[in-house]
Amino acid sequence: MIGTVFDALGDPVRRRILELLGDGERPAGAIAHALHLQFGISQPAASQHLRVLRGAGLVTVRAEGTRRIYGVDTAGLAVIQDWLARFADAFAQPLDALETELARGRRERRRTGRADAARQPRPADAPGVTA
Amino acid sequence: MIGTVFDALGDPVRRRILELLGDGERPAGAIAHALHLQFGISQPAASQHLRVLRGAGLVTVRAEGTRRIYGVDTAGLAVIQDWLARFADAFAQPLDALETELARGRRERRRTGRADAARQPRPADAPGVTA
DNA sequence: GGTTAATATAAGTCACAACTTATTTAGGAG
DNA sequence: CTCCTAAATAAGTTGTGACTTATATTAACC
Repeated sequence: MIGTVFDALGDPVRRRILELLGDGERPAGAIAHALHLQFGISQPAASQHLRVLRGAGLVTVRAEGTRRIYGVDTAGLAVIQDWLARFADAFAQPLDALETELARGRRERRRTGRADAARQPRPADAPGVTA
Repeated sequence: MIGTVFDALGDPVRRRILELLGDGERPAGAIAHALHLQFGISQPAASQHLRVLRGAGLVTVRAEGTRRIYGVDTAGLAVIQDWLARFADAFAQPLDALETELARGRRERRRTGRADAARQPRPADAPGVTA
């Protein structure tokens, strides 16, 4: 799960999509158009990126007629925040405890559902590991 | 810069390295050994991962005799924190303003140096974009 | 000096992910 | 029903990044 999220954010196009959605919901077409202008990629490419973001729980979709309206899903973002919290003390800051507490509260509040996701191509993978 | 950071964290092995370093500094050899056990990869592979993490400002290195002691560099982590702050209001949480403020303070306090970094393989790339 | 140990770099291989074009699915309008 | 538009899926190509083995660097020790 955490792997899926970071994997999704590893791509600049997908980060750009999230930034666009950060300004408000948008139909897939508008996203595809913006990406075509900025990266020169096609509609299917945009659609595939959106699929990855969906699988990572980083965007929400809502059908509206033939349009698919996308928005930011904080569930995925919270996963990152939680992961960063591991290093809270490395930040060596007085208020870190509070920051960690924020992440904890968020974790409880998080949505549930969602299927989809991930293959894990790499060979071995001992227990108790992030991935 | 942000691209380099997310790119680095996109790999489970590199995330695992950071988690290891989160428990305290370690020489490259110890890291390579742990990765060999958990992922079955070689010493050069580990070294290459460390190079990527260095380029992203996610780890610090210090020579000690023939050993290279690695540690977490909060500079890289702060980049993520800052990026997440874009979506602070999406979290729709009362304390978000505070959380954002934490990121801001951290930004000021950040170390300077470091060269290295990134190619940008994708074709077009309009101005004002994350990557 | 030579030898061993710790790490980094070089060079080459291969799987995969990010694209492409073509097609399918599905909803609204005439 | 047919036609158009919006979006997703299918199938195929290709660049690149994560590996490999082999070698170079650098420091310590004898």
